[in-house]
Amino acid sequence: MQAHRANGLPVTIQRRVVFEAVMEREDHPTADQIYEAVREQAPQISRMTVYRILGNLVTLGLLAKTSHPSSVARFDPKTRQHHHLVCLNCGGIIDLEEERLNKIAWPDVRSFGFEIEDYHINFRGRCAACRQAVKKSKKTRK
Amino acid sequence: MQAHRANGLPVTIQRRVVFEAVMEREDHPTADQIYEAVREQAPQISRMTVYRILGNLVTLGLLAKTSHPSSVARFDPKTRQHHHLVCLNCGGIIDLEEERLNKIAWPDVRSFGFEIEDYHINFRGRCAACRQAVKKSKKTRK
DNA sequence: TTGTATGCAAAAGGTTTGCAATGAT
DNA sequence: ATCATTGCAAACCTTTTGCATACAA
Repeated sequence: MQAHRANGLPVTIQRRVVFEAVMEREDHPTADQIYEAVREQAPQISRMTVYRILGNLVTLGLLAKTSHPSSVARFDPKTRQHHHLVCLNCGGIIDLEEERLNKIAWPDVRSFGFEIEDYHINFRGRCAACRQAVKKSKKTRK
Repeated sequence: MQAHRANGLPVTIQRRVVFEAVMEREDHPTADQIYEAVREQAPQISRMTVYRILGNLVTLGLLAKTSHPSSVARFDPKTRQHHHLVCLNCGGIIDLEEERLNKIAWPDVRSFGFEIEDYHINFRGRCAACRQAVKKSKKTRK
């Protein structure tokens, strides 16, 4: 909220509620999931407002859109550098913080004229739940 | 096309054309961009067919959906491990192949029950064109 | 009081689905 | 001849936009 005041933006109930809802979550929710979560505290809130506020928070740099092969936007309140475990089966995202992974030497991309700001690593594979499901279905199939 | 035959799937004109169009591109096109490109060779093709064929190719493992913060699916015909430069301004993606980046030791994720298959790194920053544009607008502003 | 945020409605992508007709094997 | 694929239309889901009203400063 300080961030809003710092930018001269009014602090509304909706902004407060959306902000708190998204910041406390670690499961990289979609805009719609935030909407559903927030309706408990602010039943009159509209879906559009949630989309707009999330967009604002991204612009202010308090929130990041995660890269994900699916076509729905997912939001991540963690601003410091970290990495992701992405499940190829269910699409779930798990945060991964490991100092060693933050220390990779940047490649030389001068030939592209590209200027690197930061990076993150996506490790792809199968999460615990999906591995269980596969095991079970194999058993049943026999 | 061998992949289609190997899976017992008919080889249609549409499949051939879409397959060839997407495989020869390095710019990570969207489904719609493929549709436009393909219409030159097969004007009667429908957009839905292109979507369906691209989906099939992903399922067959011949094509990958790239992770991207925007909400449109982009396709990448490169199957071997590689990494990406993602422009934060225009959303453009540049392929990056550097052996060193393929040799990062996988983190220990046994505590999550997660099984890693592979990984890729997204370097985020500004591409050459967007850096030029920023420079120019700064000049003009003064 | 002033100006921005909100809510509503409606539209705009991008993508998926159901079904009859077409086409590959 | 058989069965999957295609094309069409329409639906669907997520997200964006325009404008009058409500609200924070």
